[in-house]
Amino acid sequence: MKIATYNINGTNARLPRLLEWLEAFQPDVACLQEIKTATENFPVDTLKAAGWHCLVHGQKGFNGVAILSREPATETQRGLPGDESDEQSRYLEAEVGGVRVASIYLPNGNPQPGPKFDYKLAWMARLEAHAASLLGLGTPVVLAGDYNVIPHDDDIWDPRAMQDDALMQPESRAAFRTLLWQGWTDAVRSLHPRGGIWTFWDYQAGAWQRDHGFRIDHLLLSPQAADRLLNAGVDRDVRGQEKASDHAPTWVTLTA
DNA sequence: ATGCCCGCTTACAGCGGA
Repeated sequence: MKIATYNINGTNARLPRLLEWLEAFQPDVACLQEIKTATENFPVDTLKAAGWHCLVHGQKGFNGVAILSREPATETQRGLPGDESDEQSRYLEAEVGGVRVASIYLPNGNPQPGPKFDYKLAWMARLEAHAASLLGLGTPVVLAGDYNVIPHDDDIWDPRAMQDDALMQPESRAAFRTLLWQGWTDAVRSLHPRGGIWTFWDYQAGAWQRDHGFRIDHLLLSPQAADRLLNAGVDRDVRGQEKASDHAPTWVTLTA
């Protein structure tokens, strides 16, 4: 079973690339972020014609997450619990093929310090609470998405380049570690423990050509999912295509 | 120190992204 996460940075701009990638890499489940479209405008008919079931939690212009799957999925959570006043579409969760899968778009948090960074940390605290409840299921769970956290200094080409950025502040990293300490496995890290794996390359300053990237797209596995972990990686070449997203698809394979 | 590039919007400039 292949589960992928892909921040597509806009559905309208990325649909051809998305369809090509789905056809070429054939994930069983694809968690999408930054669909940047209202739920009713997501191209479910086009994707259905290509053989994909869609669950969509959209938002006009910004944010928005979706879960595509070859087999039908049952939605289990729409929006991250813990703050009824939060109107940003950043969390969607479903049961598919016996695995609980979440599509997460964690707030960026820049500039820091400031209200956006406060929102990021508050959002991470809510995610910790919900993640703890998911661990209580005692079943395979995959929390897949754009976490907007660079966990270690070897998850970026040069830590000095982003040292003041919200993505690698001590508070952001501590909140990510708190998740791991609950019992989650960072799948890519567990198979590439020396770092040096990137999932994002900025559009600016020739970052792709210079391989100036970092790792912010993660798949966290519950113990019952980690027991089934076969492989994990990044579809890097997708980033080098014309009209690419600034993120590359990141994935795990689990035993059937 | 800032912006670079990109996608979005009752758009043609400004915001958000990372």
